[in-house]
Amino acid sequence: MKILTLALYNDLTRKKEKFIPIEEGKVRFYSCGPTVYDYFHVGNARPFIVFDVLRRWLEHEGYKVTFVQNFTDIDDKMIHRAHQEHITVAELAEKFIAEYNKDADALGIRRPDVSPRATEHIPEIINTIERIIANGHAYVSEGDVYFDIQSWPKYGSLCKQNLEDLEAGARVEPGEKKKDPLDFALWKAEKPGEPSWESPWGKGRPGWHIECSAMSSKYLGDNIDIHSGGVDLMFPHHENEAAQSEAATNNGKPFVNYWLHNGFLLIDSEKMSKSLGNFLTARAAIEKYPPLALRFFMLSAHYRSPINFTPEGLEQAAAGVSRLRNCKSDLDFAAKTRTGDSDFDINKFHDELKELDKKFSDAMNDDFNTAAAMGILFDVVSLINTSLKNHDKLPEEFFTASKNALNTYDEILGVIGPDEAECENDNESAEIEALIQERTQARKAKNFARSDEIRDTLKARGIILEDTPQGTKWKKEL
RNA sequence: GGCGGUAUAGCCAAGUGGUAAGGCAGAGGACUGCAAAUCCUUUACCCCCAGUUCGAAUCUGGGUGCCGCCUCCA
Repeated sequence: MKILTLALYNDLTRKKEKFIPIEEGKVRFYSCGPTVYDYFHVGNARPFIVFDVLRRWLEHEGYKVTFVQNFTDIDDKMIHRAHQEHITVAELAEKFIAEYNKDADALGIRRPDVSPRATEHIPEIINTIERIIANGHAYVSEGDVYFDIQSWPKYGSLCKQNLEDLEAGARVEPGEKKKDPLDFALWKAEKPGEPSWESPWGKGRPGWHIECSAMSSKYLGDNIDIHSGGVDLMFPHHENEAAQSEAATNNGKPFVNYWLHNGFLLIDSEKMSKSLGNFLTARAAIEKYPPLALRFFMLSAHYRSPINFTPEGLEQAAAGVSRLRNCKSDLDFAAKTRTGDSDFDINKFHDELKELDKKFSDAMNDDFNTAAAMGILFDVVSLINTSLKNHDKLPEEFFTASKNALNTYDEILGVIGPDEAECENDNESAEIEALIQERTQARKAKNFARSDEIRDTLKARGIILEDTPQGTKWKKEL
């Protein structure tokens, strides 16, 4: 099937739809970020990685993307944790925002264009709530402000539940403060010992959902193209967000045109979550597995499918990354030693690359099918490897085109990474090269004991030697 | 109970009506001093039962298994 333009599965319509941005050539993209009360876990890492790749793909396709991802730095969990740690909520937030950035950077997740924090947008939040009240969709109750879901006929349209079913499932105590058990807090009255801000309804703090409405509107406008997050955010978070945002503008326009939700990351075939206690922090995962393998793993299944986090899965991913990296390093080595006149059919090669590139684009444009796209990447690798195998000398154009192709795909997927052997200016490289020289001499002298010793010594340091007809090349273990 | 997802080789996984991408692992071969990498060859009754169709992994109906949401949660 040929898809010329991007199609995305929209959870609002539950259909794959052609992507048409609000403003030609631009994408307004809001992604739900972490609540910064702890390290994030590998389940959280999935949307961060996956939607980062979507962002990169959109940019690759020529869109000017404004990518906003919030930090939730005030809510019940923040308050509890700060109490436990005997620090302020602000200190807790500061710490885990820094930790988030550390882990996200390690995972190759690009920083958002804007990373707004809830506590830095209290005026915007209050303003949004005021507009919702003014439009008749929220009410004040003893210092709290609640969204009045009965006043909002569309409520339930994202999660496709009718109100009766939702209410049947709602275990929330109706309480005297709420008119309807499904009504949710926009503003919570101050409780002793909790951070609070002045508001028209007295001191208090924002509810969970309202920050996204307020900040999204501030940085992206009232109507945005893409809003993403995990499936569990569909209800109630995104349902509530949509209701709030649309009730605030009350202009009949949708808050979000395309709702995207990633499937869960499972561990032992069960949902990974902090409440179940079966989670692995991204920090721990990074210490255990190469970040490239973690990315590869996340992208090896379609983003909407559940994915099962297992040691075998990660080992397989790491092996896949190695194959990609080997291709790159073989290419770099051959470029230095085997460039020259050749009967290689460069035109045919260009055509084949072009055809694969088309397939890659089709896969990415077909609801962002990274699993299929990675399959194509491996086809590219096979094409390069075969060419390398079948020709002693290859034209410079071959190397340029091959490297460009790999680099382009790596800029989008981020699963290959840099080639350490290419960084020749440091002392380590010089030392390795010297040992390789010594080993080459030993091999010439048929002193295989010494040559194997050198190879083993380096292997123990994570340096892999490979002998080729053009000499010995080295690479770092993943 | 309501809503939704999913079932493809030993493992992971794509596939959106024309008789199954890709990766990992395994086997055999080439190459190598030995390795490693790479290349070549090799591995699928697409959960079950009906149905629609000239033709279905793909559509319909019915089963069965697994998962998720409906409550803080990516």
